[in-house]
Amino acid sequence: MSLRDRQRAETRLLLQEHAIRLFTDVGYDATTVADVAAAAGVSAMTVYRHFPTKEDLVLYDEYDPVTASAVLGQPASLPLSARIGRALESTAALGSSQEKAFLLARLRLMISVPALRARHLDSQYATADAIVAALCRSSPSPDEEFQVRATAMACLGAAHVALLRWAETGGEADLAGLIRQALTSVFGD
Amino acid sequence: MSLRDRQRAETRLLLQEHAIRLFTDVGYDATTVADVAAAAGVSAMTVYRHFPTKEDLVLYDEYDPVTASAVLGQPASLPLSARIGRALESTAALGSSQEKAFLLARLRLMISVPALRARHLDSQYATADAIVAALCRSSPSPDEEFQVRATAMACLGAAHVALLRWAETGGEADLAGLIRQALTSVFGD
DNA sequence: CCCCAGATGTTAGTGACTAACACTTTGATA
DNA sequence: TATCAAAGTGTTAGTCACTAACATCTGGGG
Repeated sequence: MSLRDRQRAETRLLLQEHAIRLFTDVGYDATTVADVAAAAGVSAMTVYRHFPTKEDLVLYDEYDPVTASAVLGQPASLPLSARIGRALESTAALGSSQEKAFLLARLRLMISVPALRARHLDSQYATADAIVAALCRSSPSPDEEFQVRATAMACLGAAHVALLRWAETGGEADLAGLIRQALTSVFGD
Repeated sequence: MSLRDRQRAETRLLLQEHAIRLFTDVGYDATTVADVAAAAGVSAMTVYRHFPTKEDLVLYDEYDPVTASAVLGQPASLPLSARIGRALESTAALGSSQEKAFLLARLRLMISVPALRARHLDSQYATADAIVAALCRSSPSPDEEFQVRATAMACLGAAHVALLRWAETGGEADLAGLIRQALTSVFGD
């Protein structure tokens, strides 16, 4: 990793941190992209060079591909919903408490700001795509694809409710446990 | 219903029809709100007085409250997922072929335009709220609310996949049947 | 050491959306 | 029927997210 790459990653994280802080303290709509840029000591244009839209300052993370590979890691003997559900649980293992606080702040914004909530839900759609691609690689039957996608979206919908609940508890609850609980509510077992 | 109300509804429908036509033919991003206003013979400001945002020109409909009441109409003896699922099926009964074509055009936009897709998914969130409110009115246990919401979001996620599939078939397939099929994929039975 | 590519800043522009004001039409009431 | 408040509409001016084009500087490979 070159110096340039490191500087780029640094700037991006700096921008994201200032953005979350300002959005949380001042309000999302009340904070302009220029404000975020000024706080980070760069020009507004630089923000757009790192994040395609203002919303992505909150939404950007790297979890999506992880989920798809976690699905493939589950034993194929399990029913489809269990394979996807357990993969989602396993993805919920969190890192340091600092990471947790940052994720929680972002999540609160995603819940309270309509535009962010919408885009966050849409990212489920991308995740479902990844799961379908992972599971249907060998057998491209449109009918099976339909079933896998329906199951994936159902699991993701339930998991999303668990995420909301986790945010409500201020990050105190066990996220993986909540996901399991939500999935159990839906599927029984 | 007064003359004023009728005129207001007329103008709103006129705006929506011109918007869908222009968005479909010219493209969503390539069509400005001013273009829609001009096509309908009103000023841009009038558009915003009828629709809060450009996106709502596509998204607006009246189906949401219907779903919630349909859930209440299902026999309480059924498991939760079946009650919600059958209610969604029953809501899918469509009217005239003209209505169907209009819905199909709107749906195609909601699928292809990212911002619309996101907001459409977010409307599921509102529907889930309505279902939770309808089913948890008497017993405000947060735990039961959690379960109902998780189940509702799972059913809605699956139904959404059915809606996408229906659009793919150009509206030829039986929508209620597709929803049933999606729900069966998820829940078995 | 040099030169190119990538990162940044500046400027000017488009378009969604809001606020404020003036004008007209509608519908209920005196 | 005359009147007046309320609601709908147009106009203007403004903010802000986002884009394109151009100039500048800096890091890294030759």
